[in-house]
Amino acid sequence: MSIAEAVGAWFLQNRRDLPWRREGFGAWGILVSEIMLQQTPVVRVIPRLEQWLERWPTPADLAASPPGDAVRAWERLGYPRRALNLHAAATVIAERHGNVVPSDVGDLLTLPGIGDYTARAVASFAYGMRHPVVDTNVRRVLARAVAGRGEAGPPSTRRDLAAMEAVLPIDPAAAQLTNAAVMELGAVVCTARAPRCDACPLVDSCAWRAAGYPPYEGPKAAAQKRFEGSDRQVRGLIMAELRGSDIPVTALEIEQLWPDAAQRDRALAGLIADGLVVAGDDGFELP
DNA sequence: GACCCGTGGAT
DNA sequence: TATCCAAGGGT
Repeated sequence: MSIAEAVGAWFLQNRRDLPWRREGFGAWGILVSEIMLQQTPVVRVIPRLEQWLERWPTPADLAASPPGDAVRAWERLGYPRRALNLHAAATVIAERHGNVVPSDVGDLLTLPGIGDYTARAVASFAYGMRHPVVDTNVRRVLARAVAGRGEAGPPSTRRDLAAMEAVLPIDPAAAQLTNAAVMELGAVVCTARAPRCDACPLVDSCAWRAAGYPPYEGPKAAAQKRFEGSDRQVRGLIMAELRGSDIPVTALEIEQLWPDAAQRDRALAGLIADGLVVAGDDGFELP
């Protein structure tokens, strides 16, 4: 049995009941979910997604609101530029695509905040187009089951897409199922820390297992920088202050948020440059 | 390719 | 407590 067949059969029996997998969940909802899921766990996305789609059922609805409303509704999902990008993407979809999320990967890739993963995820999951979908879960599953390595190592779009393509069935519907199934396997069984090989449909064919689980030795991804004391933390504090205020936040109020003036000014300038903060006569506010 | 960008739970 | 990790993308 092929990897696609084994993982697909497992998926049909074990998949989680997630909102974006519901029958009739539209392309817009899938696009919003994919943006929210970028580097953000499923459990934190679900409630925010449902509120978002209730308020903005189509791209044009979102485009009709100020971008700051999107940033505010994003709340604490993190990486608020995703909210800004999603608003910008919705505007393009409303104005140039007839308020319909594109199904073409090339079109999707031109939208802000949509990269190699998200473009193919939308094309595959929302429209059934046959494309390899590669996220961190897929990379890990293929590294182990196929390449026999414990970790995927640094990403390479070309190599990663080719690796998944080699596993993908020809039939588009089967390919869509395989994409979802391999992702799901990586998310709940072939996990980064403690893989549950006893529950894995690939246990008998896994190259990493067959090799005796050799430790990973290749190049390691750069370690994530410390968050405490970082510019990220300062940006987060400023954004939280702006989200929580209906009126412009004064320079004095921002000064109270962080003692280091140089770092504070750098963070604020960065937020303004990113379009997440607008400087006005009365202070600083969301766009 | 390296680095930056939030937030919070698990280990 | 410190580090890891989470359906990535932009520069």
